[in-house]
Amino acid sequence: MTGNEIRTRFLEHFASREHLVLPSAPLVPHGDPSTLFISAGMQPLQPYYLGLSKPPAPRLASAQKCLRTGDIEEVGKTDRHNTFFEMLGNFTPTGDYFKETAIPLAWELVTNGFHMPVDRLRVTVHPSDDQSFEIWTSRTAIPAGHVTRLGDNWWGLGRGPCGPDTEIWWDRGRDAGCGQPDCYPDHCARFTEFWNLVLPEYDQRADLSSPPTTAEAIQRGVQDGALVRLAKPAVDTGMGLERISFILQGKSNIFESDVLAPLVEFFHEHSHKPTQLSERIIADHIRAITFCISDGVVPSNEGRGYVLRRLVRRAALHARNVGLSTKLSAGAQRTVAMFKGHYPELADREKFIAETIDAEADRFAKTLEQGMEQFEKVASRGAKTVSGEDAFRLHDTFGFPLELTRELANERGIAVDEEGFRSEMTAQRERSRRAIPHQWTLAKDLPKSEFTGYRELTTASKITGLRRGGSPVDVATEGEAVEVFLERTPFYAESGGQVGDVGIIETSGGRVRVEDTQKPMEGAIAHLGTVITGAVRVGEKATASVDDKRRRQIMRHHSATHLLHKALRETLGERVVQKGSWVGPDHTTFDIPLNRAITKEELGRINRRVMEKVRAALPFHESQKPYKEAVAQGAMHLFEEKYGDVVRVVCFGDWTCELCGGTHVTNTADIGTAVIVSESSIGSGLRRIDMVVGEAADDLVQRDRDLLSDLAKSFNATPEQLPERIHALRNQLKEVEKERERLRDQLRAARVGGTDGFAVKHGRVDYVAQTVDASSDDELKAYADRYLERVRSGVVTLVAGDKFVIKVSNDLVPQIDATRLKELFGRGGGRPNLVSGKLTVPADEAFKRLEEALK
RNA sequence: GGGCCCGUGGCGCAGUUGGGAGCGCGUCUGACUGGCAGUCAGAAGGUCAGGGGUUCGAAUCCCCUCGGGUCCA
Repeated sequence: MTGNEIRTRFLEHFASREHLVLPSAPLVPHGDPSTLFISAGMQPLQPYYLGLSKPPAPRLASAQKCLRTGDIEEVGKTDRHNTFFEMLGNFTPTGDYFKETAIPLAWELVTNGFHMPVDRLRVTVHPSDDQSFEIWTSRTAIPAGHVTRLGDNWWGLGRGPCGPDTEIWWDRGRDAGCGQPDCYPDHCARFTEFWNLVLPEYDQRADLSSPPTTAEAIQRGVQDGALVRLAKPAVDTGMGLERISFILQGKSNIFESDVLAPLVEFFHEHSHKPTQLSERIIADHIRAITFCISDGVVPSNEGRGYVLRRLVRRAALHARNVGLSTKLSAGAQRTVAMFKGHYPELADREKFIAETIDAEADRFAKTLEQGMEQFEKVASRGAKTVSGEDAFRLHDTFGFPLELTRELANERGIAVDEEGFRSEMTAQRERSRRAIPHQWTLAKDLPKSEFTGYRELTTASKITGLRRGGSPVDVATEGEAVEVFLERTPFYAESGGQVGDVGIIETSGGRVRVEDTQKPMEGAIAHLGTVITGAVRVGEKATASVDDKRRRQIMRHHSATHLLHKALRETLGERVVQKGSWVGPDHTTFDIPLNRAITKEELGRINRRVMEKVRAALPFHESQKPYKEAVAQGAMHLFEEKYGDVVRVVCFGDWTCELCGGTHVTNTADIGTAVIVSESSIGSGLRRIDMVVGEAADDLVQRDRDLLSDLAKSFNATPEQLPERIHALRNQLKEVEKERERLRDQLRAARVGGTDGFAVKHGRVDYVAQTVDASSDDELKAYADRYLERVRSGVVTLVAGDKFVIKVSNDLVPQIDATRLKELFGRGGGRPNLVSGKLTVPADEAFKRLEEALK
């Protein structure tokens, strides 16, 4: 059975048993910056398990794209580690069935669907879970002797749904492991776990002292409040496609399964120095890279982009290792061909994926070149070891991998202090970790609000909750900072880049000035404000009014952002997808992936296109429809929405449709003026466009015009003449500077040359002690040069204001050190032939001292 | 989110405890040569990324901003 067949068989098995098959969510999780990538099949479904939103059906199944880089060092070395993998799973987030059904369902698929022989299967259950043990032994053909209790059988993601699990294992045969006849799962390499049936009964809210391996430990977690019982025990299973594939295909590791082997072979064929480990790593990484980019991640130096960059660079490094004769992107094209059947988004972006990989590989090549130079510097110091500090600096500052440092050092017979490297690395991790910002504490019991702000800006409502400093209160009084929760509210909470509303909440007894509106969790709207008069109480009637002038400006900017998005795609191509945006009352920013600057001409075209659509007075139209349908109809979407959701589609005329939860003008004509203010780089491969619209744009234009006309007036020119005039003035200034310098030079020569200026005195050596009129340090030195030309051999001391210069002719430097003579004059410094500084005694006094010294 | 490195003529770069801004390539002028290539002599070209501070004195030290590189989370 091929991997594709296994995936289909799995989904069909559950579809024919009343499960709704969900498409895979994108690798990039929705609205959760603390999680970089989906790392488990149930992760996109978490809100359903926690009761935050309603699942589209009670029984679900999916094949989910996942990425984990925690064990990246193990990839290729073991038979089962992967960065990118597909997780097959069936789910009952609301507890439609529990273990009594889940276990037989799984057994049926394994034995009938996959035809796995019963005597090669083993099962493990949690030590506390007698019930599962009972179901396995009574409802399936597995013998009781083949069911092991295992403390490890507990599953969770650190927060959220978790619970005991029960696993199905494959017996690779006695030869594969320790050889003992009574061997059992997790004892040695003989058994491979391939399907985990998790039975979430708890919501994890805090850290546990250790993973609960016994019934008692679970009990302790519940008492501590770290574990809170879910309303209904649920089911969440996960079977790695790569693992089940190699087992069913009779192979011994994932790299031999047909979901990876063609890639390994491809890289093997194109290697000059074939190395199995490197080929496997490249094959694994290229799959991860391909899926990442197709889900909208681009390489960068932070967050998700950084994970991707690291994958590309590791792959490139191993490609170098094996002497790969083809570009990495060729592997991406193979990946697309292998998986586009089930993941059509790969084919859509094939070209972009290849370009992105090649660009990053080029950048890396450049980094390596620079790193080599740095390494040469370190090596040329001649030490016998490269210190940990140096190795780390090469890695940290110049991105030069330790592997290469080691390799180059070996070639020269130098050692590398890897111990030292690691301790530097640990120190850096510590620094980063300490700096983690604290997040919203997960507060599940916040009151939910109905949002009325699409239609109205003032709403009659009721206060359903108040919080101060994170804890609930019944009343808030004048001067106190407070979070208000309302039954219904027109206040838009910050989301989708649109800033939160400000305004006033008024009750019969008090007023709250709302300074920001946030969404601490789905459905809850927190009005962050200050009580400005009286007091407000939970349960009171309240009138909530948004600052409408500000909100209208926000709406104009948000709608204009949609027009900009579409205009950008028309001008720069479809691959220009929104990477982020910020929408406020006075401007909006829009980020797109692009690895070059946008030209002035393009910006002009884009801006004109936006204005055309403003003048076309396109009407606003919104509709609610399932995600799949919306995307199929061509609505622009980000990578954040969840499949299976009902989404809001916002259109202007029939020109642009986009999934969006924000607030908008009813007609694009209301936007008024729209001005693209700037375009800039915000990281490699990312550009940011700033735009200002509506009143803010009118103000901006007015300000710019005033500035320009004032400027022109002060130059006695028209605005059109300004560039030329300024250019001419700069040249003129330069000319004048030069002329002035020349004249001063002549003046100095004349003064020094004239008899009145030249008064050489005779002591031990000839010397000059003069006060001159010099405007700068440099000029004083120039005077000294002139005098010394006349004296030829001697000492020149000059004073101008409180500054002095001492110059000694080169032939006298061995006898007379200017830096010593300095002491006679004041503070300063320089070199033996030239010193400058500031007088600390009157000039007469200084000259008298000099005379003494040179007598 | 927290660090580290870099920004100096058109291009590539050097600049040592803070002490008069340099090198190579390129450009321009002249000489040698039948012409080119070449060689020699000379010249032009700099807000040392921008702003603030410390100092008698800052490309150099400190702070902020901008741009690029890179590591960690």
